[in-house]
Amino acid sequence: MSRPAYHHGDLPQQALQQALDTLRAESDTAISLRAIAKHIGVSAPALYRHFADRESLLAELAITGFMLLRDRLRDRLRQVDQADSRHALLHIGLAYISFAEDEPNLYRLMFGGRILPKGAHPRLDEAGLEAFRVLEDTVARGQSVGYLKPLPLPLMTATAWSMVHGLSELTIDGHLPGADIEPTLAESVLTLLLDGSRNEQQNQ
Amino acid sequence: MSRPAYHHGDLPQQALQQALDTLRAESDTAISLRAIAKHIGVSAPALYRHFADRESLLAELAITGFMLLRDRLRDRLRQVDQADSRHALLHIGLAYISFAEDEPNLYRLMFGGRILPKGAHPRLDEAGLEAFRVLEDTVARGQSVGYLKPLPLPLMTATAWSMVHGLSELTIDGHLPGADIEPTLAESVLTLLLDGSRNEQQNQ
DNA sequence: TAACAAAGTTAACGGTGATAACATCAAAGG
DNA sequence: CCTTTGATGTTATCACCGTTAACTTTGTTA
Repeated sequence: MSRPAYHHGDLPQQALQQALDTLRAESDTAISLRAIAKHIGVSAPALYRHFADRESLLAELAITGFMLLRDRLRDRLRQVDQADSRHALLHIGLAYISFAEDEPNLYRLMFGGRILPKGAHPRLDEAGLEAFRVLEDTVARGQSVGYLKPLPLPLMTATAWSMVHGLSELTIDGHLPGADIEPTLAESVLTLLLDGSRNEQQNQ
Repeated sequence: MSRPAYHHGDLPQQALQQALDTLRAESDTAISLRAIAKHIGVSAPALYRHFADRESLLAELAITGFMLLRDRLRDRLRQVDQADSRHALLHIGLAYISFAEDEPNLYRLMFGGRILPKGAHPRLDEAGLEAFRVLEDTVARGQSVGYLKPLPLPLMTATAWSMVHGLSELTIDGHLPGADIEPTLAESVLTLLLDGSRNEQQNQ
């Protein structure tokens, strides 16, 4: 009753879901259009009706990744006392890193340079920006409250982002031995950065 | 005179060089054993006498990448006043980032999680450690001189590495717009981190 | 000089992304 | 109501890929 031979109806969605599953279980290089097609019971060229090529499918996957990340950050902020900038910044950083830890392959797809040059997939760029803005807003709030140094916002945000991104990638690639640091490496590193970014004239 | 049909003699070296060339010109996914073999005038299976598989060749490439990075960091330290910890730390960071900018594809191969799990290629792990130690030593010196906070060395090093790694990757992937920041984004970000890591009890 | 190990060869397998040419179906218009 | 048409599938095929098996050539060593 729900399986018309042609006009499958749900092909793009199912294809993306299947791609996401194999991305999680294996890696992005393990994603094959033929395997996806076979798995959802369709011929391989059918996918080309919905995705220009393999990379476009990966880009679509990365887009959902950025939306998940954005939601993860927003959710965490909602659970946290917004008035306490230090707390908010620490927790958005921890939420960011936990996303990367939960979805290492997806995270690498989003950032690892696997998808061709910035600008090739406008919707992807927009999705990335949306996630970025959550971080930027939190930094801006920290500045307006007087907790963070009044340096240029792009500089402060780039610093914060570089830190959480670097920590995330080194962690998921296993380059950082030290889970033996108290309380957690991520928390300690973020604390160190936060203390250095504090505005000492006007303390919170 | 120098081309015996068999026993080419220099095959592994030339193969790696050719792979490095295409890595620089294209990307790691563009590296094909068949293309390499054809380019150096040999049959494809000949490569398997010298590399277990494609990934082993990529691992070899990453090893040379880590050696280049290590040398780049050491060279920069040699040009800098070692007594001035702040200067040394700033410059090792800048050297690190400039390496990533000069060799974006090689850098991504070294870190992007393209080579399977940590531990699969012992010589690669060792090469990575050697580069890491240059950074670690510089941080340790900064602490022993009293310039950096006396926090656990692994924590301080992880912080520094996360920062330069994050900044490098976001830069080469074009995620950071701001080359419009003075003097350079990298220098500003590193300065911010360094100021936060300074030991305020005992100033230099 | 015979034997052996190292380093190359060709042939072939299964898998990949992609395109062209053809088939089917759903929906819209006369 | 039937036809037309465009979207969405299909099969056949191409050129490439990594990898293995079986064989050949070469340099070295006994």
